[in-house]
Amino acid sequence: MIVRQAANVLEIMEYFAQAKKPATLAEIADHFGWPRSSTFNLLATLSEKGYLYEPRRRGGYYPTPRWLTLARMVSEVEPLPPWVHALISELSAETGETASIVAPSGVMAVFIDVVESQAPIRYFATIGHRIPIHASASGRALLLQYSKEERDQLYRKIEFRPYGASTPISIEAVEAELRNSIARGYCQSFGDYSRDLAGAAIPLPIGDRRLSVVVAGPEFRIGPKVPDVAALIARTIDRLRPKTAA
Amino acid sequence: MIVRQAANVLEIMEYFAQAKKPATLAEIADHFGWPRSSTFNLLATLSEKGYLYEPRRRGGYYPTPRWLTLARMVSEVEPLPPWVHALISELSAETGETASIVAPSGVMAVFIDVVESQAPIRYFATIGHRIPIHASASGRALLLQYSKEERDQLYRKIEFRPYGASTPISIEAVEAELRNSIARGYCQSFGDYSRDLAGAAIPLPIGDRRLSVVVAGPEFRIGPKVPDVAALIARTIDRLRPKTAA
DNA sequence: GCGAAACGTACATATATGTGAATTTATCTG
DNA sequence: CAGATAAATTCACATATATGTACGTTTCGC
Repeated sequence: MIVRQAANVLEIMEYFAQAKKPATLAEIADHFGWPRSSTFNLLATLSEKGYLYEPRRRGGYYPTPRWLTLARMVSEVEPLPPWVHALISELSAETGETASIVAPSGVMAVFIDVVESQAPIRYFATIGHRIPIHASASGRALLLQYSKEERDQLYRKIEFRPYGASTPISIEAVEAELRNSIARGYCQSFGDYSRDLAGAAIPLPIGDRRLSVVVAGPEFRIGPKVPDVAALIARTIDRLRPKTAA
Repeated sequence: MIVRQAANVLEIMEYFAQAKKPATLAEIADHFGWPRSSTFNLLATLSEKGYLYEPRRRGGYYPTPRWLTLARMVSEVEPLPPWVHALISELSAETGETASIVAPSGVMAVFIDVVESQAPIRYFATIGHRIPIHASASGRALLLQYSKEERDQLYRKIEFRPYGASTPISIEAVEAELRNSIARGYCQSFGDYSRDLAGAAIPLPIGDRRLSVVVAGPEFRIGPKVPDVAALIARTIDRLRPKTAA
C-alpha cells in the first residue's frame, strides 16, 4: 500500500526543485489538483516542522535550508570515494553518453550517482531512479556479485514481466545471461527494460558494497559500440581505482 | 490539522540523519513505536519513490543521495551571499555564542543559517528552528523592517501567550519594545520566549529579503554583554557587507 | 474607494487509510 | 540440519483523516 501523504511530501519537494521559486497554496493545489483544504494542511505541517517557510509577505512557501542540512548529514555516511565520481565523469565525457553508479535495493537497482550525457537525445536518468535488477545491464552486474543462494532468494520475489522483446522472463534466462556476461567480460542490455535503450555495465565492488558502473544511451547510437564502451569502462576503472586497498 | 504521515517522513529522515547508518524496518518501528505494518507501508512508499534503498543484503534501509540532489536544487535559488555566513561564523567565534540568520514566516521567525557556539552550555539552535516573531530579538529585528500596516495585519494573527516573565503580551507592548529597539540601535530579548536565553539582534535586509542577524546564549553569560555584542554585530556587518549594491 | 474575485482558513462528515492479527519468510541456535 | 525465534508481508476492518462546503480576509481592477 502506498502512503499517499508521504508521497505528497516528496512530490512537493520535487515541485520546488523544478520551479525554483516560492509557490502559493493555490498554485500548489492547482498544480497537483489537490483540494485547497488538504494542501493547506500539508503545507502547515511542513511549515510547523521547519521545512517550509514564507520568505516574503504573501509570496508563497519555499523549502528552508533544513533539507540541505539533513541531506548532507545522511550523505556524509560512507560517501562514494571521489575517484568513483571521476570515473563516471570521464566515461560520460569520452563516450558522450550517460554514465552511472548503481546499487541494489531488493529486486530493484537504484542509481546512486549519475553524470548525464550532453547529447540532445540521451538516456535521462536521475539519482534515485530504479530499474528491475534482472532486466538491466547494471542490475545484472550487481547480480554477478551475489552467491547462487542469494540470487535464488531474489528470484522468488521477482515478477518476470516482458518489458521488451529481449527481457529475460525466467530464472533460467537470467542465469544464462549472467553466464554469457561472465564469458563476455561485461554485462549488456538491449532494451531489456526501456525501449530503444542499450548499455554496458561492469561490477564495481567497493569495500563491502556491491555496486556497478553502467554507460547507457539510445540503441541506435551506442548499440554497435557496446563492446568498445565496455572495454573503455574496464580500462578506466583499472586506471582510476587505487591499487592499495582491497 | 497536522498530516501525520507527512510528519512521519520528516521524522524518518531526521532519524537517519542522527543514526548515520542503515536501519531495518523493525528498528525504525520500535524506535518510533509505530506498528510494523504501518512502518512497512511508509518505507515501501519512500523506496518506490527512490528516496530509500537497501545498500546491503538484509542490512536495512538508508536514504539515497536523491535527497541531496533535491536539497541542492532548491537551495541553489537565492543562496545567501557568502559574506553572510562569514558574518555569523565570525560573530560566533568572537563571542563564543551561537550566531544565526533569521527570516520571517508568517507569525514565526525561522532560522535559515546557524553557526553554533562551541561552549558546553549553549543556545542549541538548528536551521529550520522556529520562534514567535514578536517574542524574540531576531523576530523583532524583522518586524522593524515591516510597515506599520504590515505589522498590524500580523498582530491580528498572533496569539499573545506569556512564554516567560518578559514576553510582550499585547500589541502595545510589542510596539513599545520596537520603539525602544530603534532608540537603542538594536533588538534584545531576555527570556522572552525561551527561559534563561538572552540575545541581541540587528536587521539585515538583503535585496528585497528581510532578514536579521542574532547572537544568543545563556542569560548569565551573555546578559551583561548584550550592548557590546550588539555593537560588535553592527561593526562586523559594516565591515563585511559589500558597499556597492544596495 | 468600492465591488468582485481570489486566496486562505475552519469544521463536520464520509471514506480512504492505518493497524492488529495472521501468515509467510528468513535467521539463529544447539 | 531441524526446530525455534525473529523479521517481513498480507489483509480485512474500525477509525483517524482528507475533503466539500462555507466563511473571513486580502488583493486587484476600475
